[in-house]
Amino acid sequence: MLDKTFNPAEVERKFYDVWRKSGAFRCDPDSPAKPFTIMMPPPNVTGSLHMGHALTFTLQDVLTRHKRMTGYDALWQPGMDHAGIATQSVVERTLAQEGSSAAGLGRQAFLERVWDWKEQSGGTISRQLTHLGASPDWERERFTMDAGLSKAVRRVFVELHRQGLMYRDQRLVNWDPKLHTAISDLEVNQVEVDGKLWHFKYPVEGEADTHIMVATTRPETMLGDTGVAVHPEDPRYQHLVGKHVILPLVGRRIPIVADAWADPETGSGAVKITPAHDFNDFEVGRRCGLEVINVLDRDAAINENAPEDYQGMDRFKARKQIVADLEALGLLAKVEEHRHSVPHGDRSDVPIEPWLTNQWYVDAATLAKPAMQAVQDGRTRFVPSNWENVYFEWMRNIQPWCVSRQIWWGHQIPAWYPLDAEGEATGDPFVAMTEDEAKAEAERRLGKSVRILQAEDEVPADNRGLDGETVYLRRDPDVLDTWFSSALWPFSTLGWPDETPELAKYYPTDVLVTGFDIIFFWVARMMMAGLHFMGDVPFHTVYIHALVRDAHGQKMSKSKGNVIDPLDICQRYGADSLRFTLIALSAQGRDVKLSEDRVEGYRNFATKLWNAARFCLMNGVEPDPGFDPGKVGQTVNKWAVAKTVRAAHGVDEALAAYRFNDAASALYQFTWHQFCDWYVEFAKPILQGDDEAAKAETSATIAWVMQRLLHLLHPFMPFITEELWEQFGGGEGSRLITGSWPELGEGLIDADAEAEIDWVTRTIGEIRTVRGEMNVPNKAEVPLHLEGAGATTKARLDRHATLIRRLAKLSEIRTLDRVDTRGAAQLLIDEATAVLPLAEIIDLAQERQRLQKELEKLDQEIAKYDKKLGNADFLNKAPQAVVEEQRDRRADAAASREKLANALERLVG
RNA sequence: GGGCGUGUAGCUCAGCGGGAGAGCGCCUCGUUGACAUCGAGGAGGUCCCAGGUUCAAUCCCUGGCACGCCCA
Repeated sequence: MLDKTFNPAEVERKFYDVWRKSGAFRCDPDSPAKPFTIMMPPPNVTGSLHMGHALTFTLQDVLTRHKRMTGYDALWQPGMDHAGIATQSVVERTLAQEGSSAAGLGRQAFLERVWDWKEQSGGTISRQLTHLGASPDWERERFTMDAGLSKAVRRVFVELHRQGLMYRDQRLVNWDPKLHTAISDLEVNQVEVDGKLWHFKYPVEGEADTHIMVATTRPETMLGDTGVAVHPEDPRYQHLVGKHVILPLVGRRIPIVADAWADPETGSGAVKITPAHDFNDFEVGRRCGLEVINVLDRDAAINENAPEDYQGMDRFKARKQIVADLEALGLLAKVEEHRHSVPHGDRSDVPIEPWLTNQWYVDAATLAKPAMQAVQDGRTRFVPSNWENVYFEWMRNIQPWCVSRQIWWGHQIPAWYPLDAEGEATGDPFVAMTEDEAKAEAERRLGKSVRILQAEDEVPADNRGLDGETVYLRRDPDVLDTWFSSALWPFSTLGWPDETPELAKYYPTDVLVTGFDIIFFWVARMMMAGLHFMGDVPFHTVYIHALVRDAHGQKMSKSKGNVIDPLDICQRYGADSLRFTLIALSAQGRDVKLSEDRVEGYRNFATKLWNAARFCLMNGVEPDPGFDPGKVGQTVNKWAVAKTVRAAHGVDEALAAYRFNDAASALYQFTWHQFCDWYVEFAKPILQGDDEAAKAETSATIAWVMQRLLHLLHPFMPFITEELWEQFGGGEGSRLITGSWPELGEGLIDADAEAEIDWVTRTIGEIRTVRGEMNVPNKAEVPLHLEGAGATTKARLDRHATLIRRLAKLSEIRTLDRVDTRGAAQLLIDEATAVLPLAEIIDLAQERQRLQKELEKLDQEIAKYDKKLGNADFLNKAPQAVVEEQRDRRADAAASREKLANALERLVG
């Protein structure tokens, strides 16, 4: 026998092992079944599970389990991403505590340390995912740094390079002065800060006392100014264009140029130009032929290109010093408080600097074209569809993608540079899959003997650069952006570039489930890579789910202290409760506002289900192998079958449209408010009665309904359903996870039976309402007398008298020609007037008031219908069915009104 | 500045061209052989505002107000 409440912890442990060991999570490339594939967005190897993961993985698991039960060969491909910068930082922090450093260790030793760390501490999320009941094919788990995936990365790099889509370029990049690497635009956050706007006077050359005023939020960059720009049509400055200013503190003579970038409306209308340290200025500088002078080093301290006094000074210290020095020279015109946004590295959280470097770039604009086309053509579809705009917007404005990173952890760029006579990398690199191939290629092209130097190798004494007898090559020390390997995930995990059966069967995949914040980072890049290398989209649907927020809509963050930990919730309420909560709150286009109250509510739902099953077992309900839901005779059983079919269809439709909340609510509603509230109550008298045939049929029907229900609920609440399935005769051999999704035909719906039992529930409900409003004690059984009942009502009453008496707490039900209404509570059951003769119980005045209130309501309704039906336009233009409906309703209301008026009159006799 | 989205019960949110809904909270009553993690009943709404389209608008359109997010 079941305990009184469900104990999740034990069941969760038990079945996760059972499932995994039974191979239920496995896909089967050899099976003839149609594939259904979801690529799990690989979480960071450094991360731990948060509520956002819980949501996205729950939804993926629902889809996977559902399709698996529907007969598909389901592959949910799990894995992790190596998170270059994040992982390197983690290990560097450990090293720092040991008094060591990456540089001190050297590249090889450092990488060994990272791998050690990964083996011991990495991949937390994968382990935590099991607590949620996630059912990916763990045996196929992949890591972006695996040998196979690394091969795919090199192959893509080499191919893109060969095709001219991967190239080296010198541009400004977002430089992170803390992590010492370039980062992509997407890894930069604009942070609003309270800063200052400093206005400086730059003296014009050869014109004593003439100054031109410029403003900046970053005074230290003035050391690298190489021009001052004014708008070509700004009358104030026409005469100065072509002249020069003498840059204070530096003494450099820099031109005043005309460029539309200068906005006459802003400040003085003149703007200082620092091409080496500002993206806009870089463009101005290029247009106007200005010099590019880099004044910052990799730490964003002032370098040797600036006057000696400032060299080595940190950027913020230099800022203060320069302001002070200019003020001393009388060149500081004014200082304004200024709120503006400053780009920060999203990993380091320090202000980034635009910095001039050589990096590898992908020609994203070229790759974006087919990727946009595919969405335009509907070969890939976003759900909800409005996210397509976000995708298009970004794709249209796409910039060259800087893919090189100045760190060690990641896929080292497969490019080998010849060394010049000084031992520095020079000229065009040889790009190849392997060192040997690079060497062979270099020998072929240079016609000389070639030797590859490792990172640590000294430059040999006989190195003469390209002129020497032997040319030495050294590999590019940089690694690729982590997203570069993630972009290949939908095919690299399936074995590409090898032509594997998996690749043939599972690509293109079906659905990608992810958050909107990842559309640029990842979805767009997978689209580009998939189309370019596989010739097809990586998935036909992208389901974009919401962000999880706290109960008040605040983003969860550690600093706010409003984080809800999914594992903690699982422990306290069970994984099924958390899953069901997240699903029930996953309405399209709205964020998930999670609170513990909601989880508690759905925990109660699980308990309710548990107790319904408990009832079944206590009453000897057992599945009947020969049971045919189309052949039941009892009306309540027909009703239960019909409602089950409707629930199943509701879930099917909702899932097909990715309306997870609708699926959840269909199941919740059916389980609680139909199965538990009514069907179980209807079944009780039968099961406890002595009509053996009815008993057997009802028992079999309940079992059938319960079993369908467990199937339908399984993708949403896998643990409790699997446990109940076992308790309920599922048997050791067959697990729900591999069970068959209910496919129930419309033919099983008996509309007459449905209407009849719906009438019973409505009747009981109305009697209960009157009892409640009249304060009839719950226990008191009272008689019900009916007058004016038609044949149908009489027949229904007759057939279901036992049920109605039992559930409405009636001592008897009698149909009479004329009932005594004095001092009785009265209600309408369709055409009949029913009375509860409660003279000694009820308060006459209260009953009169109640009836009067009902009357008023009906009067209002009738007036509303009359207004409509009195409108000729409505009668002429509205569909006939609508007019009829209004007429019917008006007639019903009027009939009810008459009976109630009559009842009111007869109340006192 | 551009774009997307949201304003419906105390709270969190479904819904929708023709009868205002759920969960939680609140109030009343209840120890019946599944279940107090429960049962029965109830109160509670200018569907943000103003126009327009329509026979009919909470729903469609326009404008406004408020809020949220993304991009610059």
